[in-house]
Amino acid sequence: MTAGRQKLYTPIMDKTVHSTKPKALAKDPVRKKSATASKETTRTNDPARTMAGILDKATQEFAEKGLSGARIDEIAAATQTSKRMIYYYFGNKEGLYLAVLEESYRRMRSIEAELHLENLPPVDALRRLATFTFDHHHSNPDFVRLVMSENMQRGQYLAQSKQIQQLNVPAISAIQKLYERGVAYGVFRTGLDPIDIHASISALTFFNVSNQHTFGLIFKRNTQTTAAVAERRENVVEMVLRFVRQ
Amino acid sequence: MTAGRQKLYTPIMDKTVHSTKPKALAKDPVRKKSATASKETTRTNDPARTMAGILDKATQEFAEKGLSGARIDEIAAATQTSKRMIYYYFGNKEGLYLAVLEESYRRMRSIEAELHLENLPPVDALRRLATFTFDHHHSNPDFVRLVMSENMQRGQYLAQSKQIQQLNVPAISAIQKLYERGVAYGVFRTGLDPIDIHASISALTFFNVSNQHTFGLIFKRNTQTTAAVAERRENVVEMVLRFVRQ
DNA sequence: TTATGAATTAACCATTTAGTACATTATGAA
DNA sequence: TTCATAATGTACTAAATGGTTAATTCATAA
Repeated sequence: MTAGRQKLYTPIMDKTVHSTKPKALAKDPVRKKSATASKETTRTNDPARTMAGILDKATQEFAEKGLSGARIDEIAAATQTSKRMIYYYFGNKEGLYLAVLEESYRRMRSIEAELHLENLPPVDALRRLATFTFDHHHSNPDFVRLVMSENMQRGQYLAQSKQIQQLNVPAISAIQKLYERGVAYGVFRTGLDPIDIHASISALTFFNVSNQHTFGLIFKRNTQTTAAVAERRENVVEMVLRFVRQ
Repeated sequence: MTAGRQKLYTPIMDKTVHSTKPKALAKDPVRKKSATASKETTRTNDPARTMAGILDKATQEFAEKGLSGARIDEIAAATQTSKRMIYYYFGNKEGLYLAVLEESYRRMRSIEAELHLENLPPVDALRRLATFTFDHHHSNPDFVRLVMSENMQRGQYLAQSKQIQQLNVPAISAIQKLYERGVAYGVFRTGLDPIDIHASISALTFFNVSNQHTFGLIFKRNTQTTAAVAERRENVVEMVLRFVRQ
């Protein structure tokens, strides 16, 4: 409301800060001071590190408790910086949540890019894709929980981010090409929908992480032991292959 | 703290109210007054209806927003009664949440009981089980969301309810018998774990509801149209059959 | 070197929200 | 009819929590 200081953080609010690299981050200040033992004494301006630190702790908090369960004060306490800086860089709680969501998706997809399915025979490629996706979900429970949380909110934040939605185009075309190759080779049956196959792979691998607690309690099993995970992965991969194969 | 009125709701707190039918409910007061047009004028004591009304609205609220996102005031406003009664019958927010969870699981399992898989040939029985589970999840999104929410909380409330955990024993034995029959008939391959099969069925059917929003956004598809649901269901069933069949 | 905006600190505030105190009325048993 | 207790209504409170005010320090372009 008070016009005077609105200027201070308004430019940061205008969707550029958490959707693209902010000015300060682009400049990449080389942090001269921090080398010269000016630790407790002087304040070091390092916006890149400040933001990264906030994002990191915020990711943990949101993944753990969801949007409504997360506490800004908790996040602030976990960082090296203060609550004020969260609002300075991310505007509000929702802005921070969206930034976390975007960063998490970005990181996940960038890892995925290194699969190189093109060089493998279709069956091997599909096996590799399923195996990789399984391990991917298994070793990134925070990402899984963020997606769960986002689905609890009916995807209303993901809907705001064109950026995330575009990140997934490569993933689609990868499985599409893979499937078409398999059909051409005569090893996959025809008439299947690549996205439907992807849905099955995601469902089987995601569920194993997302629903581990209720499932474990009801069936009195620890689904996350090394042995259980390995066995489950084999069955998931087998299931996918049997579905697609000729 | 004040010992004087602690008596008022302490007996209700002692885990009997929301875990078994409370005294008032057991008595089943036939509600004579309500027939004689004593509407706005006199208060009608009807604990059974009061509790049921609270549970109903609370289910909606918790399913929609999860435990931390749900608001007791919102629930109270949606009921015919007051916030005071929520605390009177359920002690606190967590008690209400647990009651909702228990009631939801109970309702789900009781519907499941009418499947009668024993009378069908194994393949048909498995097809029916998968189809039914798919439809079950699809037409009970509130239940799915409660389970999602509970998994976000690492199953800590489900863990408190031995009651729910026992509800699932029949479900396990049903699929186990079914699978053994199929093996005996020579139509199912050996060496599979019935609970693992159940995990796959759950994963494929649950995911289609739970992750519909993120999935739909990323792949630019409405997964909930009649056509999409029907197609997906067919693929899910096919996938399960192909996995288990000889 | 210095002016200017970016980055940061510390204290503060308004609202929301779970939970309660206290008074009152209905109900069924004796 | 009375009486004990269960059920309910009204108003309130303390704490948590998202967000802000205002003052200050750092970094750097001119």
